[in-house]
Amino acid sequence: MIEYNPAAARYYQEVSEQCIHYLSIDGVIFGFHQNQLKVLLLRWKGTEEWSLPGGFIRKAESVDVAAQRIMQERTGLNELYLHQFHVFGEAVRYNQEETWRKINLPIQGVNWSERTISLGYYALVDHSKVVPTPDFLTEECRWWSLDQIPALLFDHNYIINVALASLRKQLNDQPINHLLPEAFTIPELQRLHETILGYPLDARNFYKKTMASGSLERLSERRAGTPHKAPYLYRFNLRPFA
Amino acid sequence: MIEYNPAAARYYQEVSEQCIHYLSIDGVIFGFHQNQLKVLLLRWKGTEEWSLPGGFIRKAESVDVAAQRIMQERTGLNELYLHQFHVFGEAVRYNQEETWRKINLPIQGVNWSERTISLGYYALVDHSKVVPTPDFLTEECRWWSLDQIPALLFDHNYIINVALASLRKQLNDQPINHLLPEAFTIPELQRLHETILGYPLDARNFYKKTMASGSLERLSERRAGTPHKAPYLYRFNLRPFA
DNA sequence: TATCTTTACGTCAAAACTACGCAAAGAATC
DNA sequence: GATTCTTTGCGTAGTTTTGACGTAAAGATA
Repeated sequence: MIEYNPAAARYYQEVSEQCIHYLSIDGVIFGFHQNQLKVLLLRWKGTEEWSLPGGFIRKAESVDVAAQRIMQERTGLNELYLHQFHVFGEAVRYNQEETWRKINLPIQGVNWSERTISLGYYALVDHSKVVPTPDFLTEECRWWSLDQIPALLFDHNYIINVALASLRKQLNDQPINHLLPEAFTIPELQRLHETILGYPLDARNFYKKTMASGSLERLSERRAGTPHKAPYLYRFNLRPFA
Repeated sequence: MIEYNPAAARYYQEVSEQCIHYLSIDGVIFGFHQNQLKVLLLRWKGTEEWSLPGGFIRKAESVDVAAQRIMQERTGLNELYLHQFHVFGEAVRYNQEETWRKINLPIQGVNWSERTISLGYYALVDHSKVVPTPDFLTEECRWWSLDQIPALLFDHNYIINVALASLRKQLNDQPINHLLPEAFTIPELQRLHETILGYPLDARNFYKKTMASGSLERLSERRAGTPHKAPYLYRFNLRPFA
């Protein structure tokens, strides 16, 4: 059994005074590495329990700005690409007592609300640029492959599922390139699409379609070190008519 | 100048005690009548000022349930088709002093928050079934054609624009038929699509595409009273493989 | 009866998507 | 260094989807 947690008590007291009650932000930070889609998770101090990064909105702060702030602190990046994908507003979202016991949260003595409505944001980031950084209540922050995610705290497994479904649906409207480094090969872009969609694509057709979109610019370099034919590098051409 | 409003004071006092602070729901209730897309608006007591219907979430109430409750009270319908389309969370959404003066809201003396984050829902309803019903603070509730909407209170003109843009984008994913009576003609369905999209469609291609979807069932009756050839009535076939 | 508009269905060409062929590039193996 | 293997980069051909438009029958009006 874990003991009383004075740091957490202070944190929640502060949040209770400065932030909006009943409302929180949960962030699904997507990255792409070694042909796998990953999300950034946090391990709570003194436990083996993991959760999504999250936080609260200050009383005079724009919600989008709060989301940026929260995600910036975990990734070390500024100007993240964010998308608000769902509001999790069920009256009972998870077993609160059980969850709070697991992470040793001091419910007593803090003016905190009975339930929380969570605004779900996902971020699309360049995996290689992220410096995973734990927060006040956690001691480890690292990437997890989507298919290896353990049972998370709160309803965070569900939130990740909804985020992924949303990303899948909007795949063609979202600036997916934020998940890749500036220069990348077509096969890399294809693996990304395949991982998000969950099924394989035909390399030849993918190549053709991507080229036809006119939004890619071929660089003169090729990706070295591959066991086979070295593919060209490309980058997104943001202004195809410039 | 309008005087102090004790009824509103009581209402906001009650909301302040029973509902979640800083958070509200705004509802864009879409209907379709005489080939025009309409939204339900409310006129505030003793003023000529109009706004969207809205309300607050009770402390132990699911957000979706709250939205249902709020919209049900204005329409007299239960089981509305609702969709949560955006969170309006800017720190400053409109000129609060000006707005509250217009509708004579008693800011003083009530424990109310400085800003409100609003969850935007749109509803798709059968215009003919709605009984527009004002609420506690308003004295008139009626349909407005989208192209005749006046300057509204708060940021509600903006909210309607975002709702329409969202509906447009998701036109093919949303159960648009909720905007029509049970039986309708293909041209009526076409007008609905045209009104949402904002541009005309070719009747012959629309017919073909709609038929090909397999989700319509032709009834034996035709729509009488038209000045020209009487079109068949159709209804949505919810279980095309049953 | 003639005229006019609209529905209900058809035709045809352009565009998009899909399956698949194949040569050249590069690494590993013989 | 030749052979084998996989992968890239580009091509072809068939199918499906989309879009422009033709038209006969229905129903009201002149």
